[in-house]
Amino acid sequence: MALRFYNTMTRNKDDFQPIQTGKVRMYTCGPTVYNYAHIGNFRAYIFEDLLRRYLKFKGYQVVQVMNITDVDDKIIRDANKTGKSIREFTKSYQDAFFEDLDALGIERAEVYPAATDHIPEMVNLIKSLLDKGIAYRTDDGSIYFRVSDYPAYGKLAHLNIAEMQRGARVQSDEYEKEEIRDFALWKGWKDDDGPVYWETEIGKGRPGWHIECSAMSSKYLGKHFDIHTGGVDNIFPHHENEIAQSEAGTGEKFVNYWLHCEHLMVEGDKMSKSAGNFYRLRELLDKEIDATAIRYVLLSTHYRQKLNFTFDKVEAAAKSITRLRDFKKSLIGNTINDSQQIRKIIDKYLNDFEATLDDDLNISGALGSVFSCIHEINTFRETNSLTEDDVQAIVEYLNRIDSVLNVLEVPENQLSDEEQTLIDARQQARAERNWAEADRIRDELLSRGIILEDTPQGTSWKRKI
RNA sequence: GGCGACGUACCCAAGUGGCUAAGGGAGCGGUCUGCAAAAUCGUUAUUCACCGGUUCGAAUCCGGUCGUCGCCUCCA
Repeated sequence: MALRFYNTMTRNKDDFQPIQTGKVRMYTCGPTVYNYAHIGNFRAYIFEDLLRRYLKFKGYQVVQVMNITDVDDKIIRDANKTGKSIREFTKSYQDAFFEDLDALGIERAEVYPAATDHIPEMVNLIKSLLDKGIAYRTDDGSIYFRVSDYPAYGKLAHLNIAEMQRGARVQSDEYEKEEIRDFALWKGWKDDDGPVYWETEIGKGRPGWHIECSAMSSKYLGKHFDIHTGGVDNIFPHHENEIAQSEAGTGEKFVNYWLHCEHLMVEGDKMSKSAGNFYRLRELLDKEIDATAIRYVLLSTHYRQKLNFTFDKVEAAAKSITRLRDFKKSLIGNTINDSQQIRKIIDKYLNDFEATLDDDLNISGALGSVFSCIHEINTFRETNSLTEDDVQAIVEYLNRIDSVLNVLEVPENQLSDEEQTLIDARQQARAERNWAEADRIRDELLSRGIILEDTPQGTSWKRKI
């Protein structure tokens, strides 16, 4: 089966065909670095990580660009409040963002362009829109995109903009524009902006929000590229406006496939910074919640489904991960002969894994096939022993699926001297058949998050996640 | 007001016209174990919000009802 994605533009699952054979160029909307990101934001980045990893699994070379928005209204407001320059102000949040990506096992994109490093590119694009007469200036030095000059406006969001309620929300009117639906390409400097401005050929001011994505995507991916992603709330107006700017500016088609990720909910409501009902990743990590378990929760529900975040799910995820890891750990081969049966099982389930993910990244189905595979191997093991070749084949299979899932690797950790001493003492107690003492030590270690497992090969330990 | 999504077991969640309705968590029963834990095996929905229709056949298509949520404004 061919790889296909649900394309917001066509509202259909379209077969995926890259522009250039074997290579995928994608742009993923990134963070606005004015605060720490919450796990709703990370749901989108995890979805993009899945997309990226799966494209690589399929053998594509991937070039991913993720923007860092380091100038916007909120950044200016908050930076000016603290008296810092916006660069100083955003630096720590940007660093935190990358730390969080690492914690969640999100693979790095090829390029993370910052908006403030690309003012000339944006100015050039705005100039060309002015030259074409699609953009206009207002008295306050701002520049707007004239939506009425771009008839295709609304094709992504499927909104009939002309029919939209006018004046339902009359803007605070800091800027004047011809029509309410026109949007800012460039915002002329005003007092509130303080030290934040650029002196450019198109005047003194700063870029509008949407223009950075148009300018930076074309710089790093070309005017026409394969995939553009973001959260569903970006469909309108952000992506609609990007299309308008880019296609009006270049006269070429902008993007082939638009993929949008649904929201994360908390107790049934959308989680967002403005609603105040959000969890920051680092708050959860500070509570000793395992990062991989959070990754699993965010990953394991299909990206176009709303996902209600609960701690029950985190717990269930931790157990699922433990089961996968324990299975891998339990693989021991006894003889060297190859058994065709294991190869057959693996081939079947690896095919399933790929076929389900091919269908618009059906991760739940793919995970289902992984667990079914494990189950079938375990059943086989009940009455047969695995050979070394079997074990090698299974490990290869697990590594292959984990190149997409990235949950199997156990973080490096070691026992403290004290913990090791306790384990030794328990061994001693067991040898003396002092079960009461052995059980007491086992309970004590458990309360420290260490689980002991007594097996015929001896006692092993692992950290609870 | 306009546009759209969703409602599957105790919880989560696949499946979108036809084999016994995936899989995970939880519960229960067995194996293992000094006992546990972990692991593992088995088991848990005649039924897919409700009502009607199309069809030889529907969780899956169509119409309606109820409920939940999102977008139309900064947002992943």
